[in-house]
Amino acid sequence: MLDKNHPLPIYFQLKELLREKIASGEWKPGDMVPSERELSEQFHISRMTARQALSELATEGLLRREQGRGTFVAEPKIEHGLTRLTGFTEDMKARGLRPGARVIRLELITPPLLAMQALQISPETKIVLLERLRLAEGEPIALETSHLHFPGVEALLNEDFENHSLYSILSEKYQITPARAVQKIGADLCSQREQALLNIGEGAPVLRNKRITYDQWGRPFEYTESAYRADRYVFQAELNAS
Amino acid sequence: MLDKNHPLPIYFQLKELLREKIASGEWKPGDMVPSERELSEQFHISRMTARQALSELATEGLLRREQGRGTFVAEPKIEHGLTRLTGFTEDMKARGLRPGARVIRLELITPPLLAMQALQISPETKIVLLERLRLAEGEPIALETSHLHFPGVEALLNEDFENHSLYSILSEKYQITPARAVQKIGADLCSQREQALLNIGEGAPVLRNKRITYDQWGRPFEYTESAYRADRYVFQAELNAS
DNA sequence: CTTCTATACTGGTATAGACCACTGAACCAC
DNA sequence: GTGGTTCAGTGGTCTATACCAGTATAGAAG
Repeated sequence: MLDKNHPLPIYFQLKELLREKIASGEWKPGDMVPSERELSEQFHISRMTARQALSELATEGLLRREQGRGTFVAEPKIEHGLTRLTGFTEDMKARGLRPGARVIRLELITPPLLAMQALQISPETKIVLLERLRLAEGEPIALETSHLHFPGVEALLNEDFENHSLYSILSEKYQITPARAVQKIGADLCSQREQALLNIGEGAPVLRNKRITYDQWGRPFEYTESAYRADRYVFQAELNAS
Repeated sequence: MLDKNHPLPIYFQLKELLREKIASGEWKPGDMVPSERELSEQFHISRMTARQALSELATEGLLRREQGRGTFVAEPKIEHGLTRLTGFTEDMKARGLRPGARVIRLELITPPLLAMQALQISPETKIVLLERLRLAEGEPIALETSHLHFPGVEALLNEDFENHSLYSILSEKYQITPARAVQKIGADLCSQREQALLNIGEGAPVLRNKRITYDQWGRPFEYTESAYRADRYVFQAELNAS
């Protein structure tokens, strides 16, 4: 099972092994995992080495340790999803709604000022503009205007954004993983254009969201302005004291 | 410095000691802290014990470890403040504005349905209702309606909420620390009452926030509905992938 | 001067052993 | 049955030691 001559440390190999047992469902939440002494005998390693693996997994939230009782597989956290970074598609699915999209604009443009600042680029840099009407159960919910910039961004012009989500295309084809986003959320009255596209009344309120999204290396690759129908959408957030 | 007979573990005492050095500013971000071997000699403890203290502080983000170089005080994170739990007062101060409050209602009531569910109480339970007009630089920004419930909540009726923030009173006098909050943020048109109090035009948009706040033991103690002037306030949030 | 090398640091990993505090069950006395 | 004790097993703490891997520097070699 564990290779003492492997370049990776033993405790790390053990962590991966335990992680796999949990991910595969072989060990379910609430199950007791082998004790430190059992693991150290079974794998012929020191108790402290086994302990390091268990402790780190406990810190990561996968295990729960109880003095005098044992170490158990932790219950999966419910909390998240409120402060987790997702796109419209995943957001709607989490709400139990069928997401959809109608592409309105998809073209190479020179960036407007706000997008330029958000994406930290010069005025000459060409970016991709993607405007989509977002649907839930076939009904218009939001108007999303995305400004995208990264090496080779032009290739996006040939993608199908009506049947695939932006984030899934970016991660699968372009190896860009959204890692962090900062949003500003405000209220406003809808514009005439929004009124027509979202099929709402004149002077109806909308929730406006301006989001800058950063990739796994901390580089901003997306600046999106959205207008959500106020009667169909609320933004959920979780705050912590720490 | 460290007491080996103290009920608290040595590594824990050492952690607190190091934490204090950092909090007091004696050690500044980027400074190198004593090496594991130095600490073990200085305090006559095992290197592994010193190591545990340093490792845990590194996990918490206070220290940064570099193999071959040493252990350093970490740069304070900028990120937070966006997803950190604060009340109106602290929020405004963070935006560089002078906060204020005008109490409109402060009374003991039977809870409305939404407050009942949020606070997980029965219809007979009396709660304190606190309605405040919130100001920034003397100008109305938001109308906050707070429903409060905890043992001895009636005492709040005698507090001065115009010169002290709710959260500061709760933590200083009632030992209630806001630890976590869940919010739903939506857009809407202002009501007639809000229009008058906030001094905005008829049909002006407002940002509505419904917040449930939990104390350090995970018990909900506050349910607040707020209406913010859309022209003066945007909500900021940070999202992470993990 | 540059380049290599030895050396003395740093944190990272791993061992073996010891004692503590807590839990739960088995057992015994009443 | 009730209440206490004993005991084995668990994680928590701590020691002492060893070697590995990465970093910086001083000094030797070119």
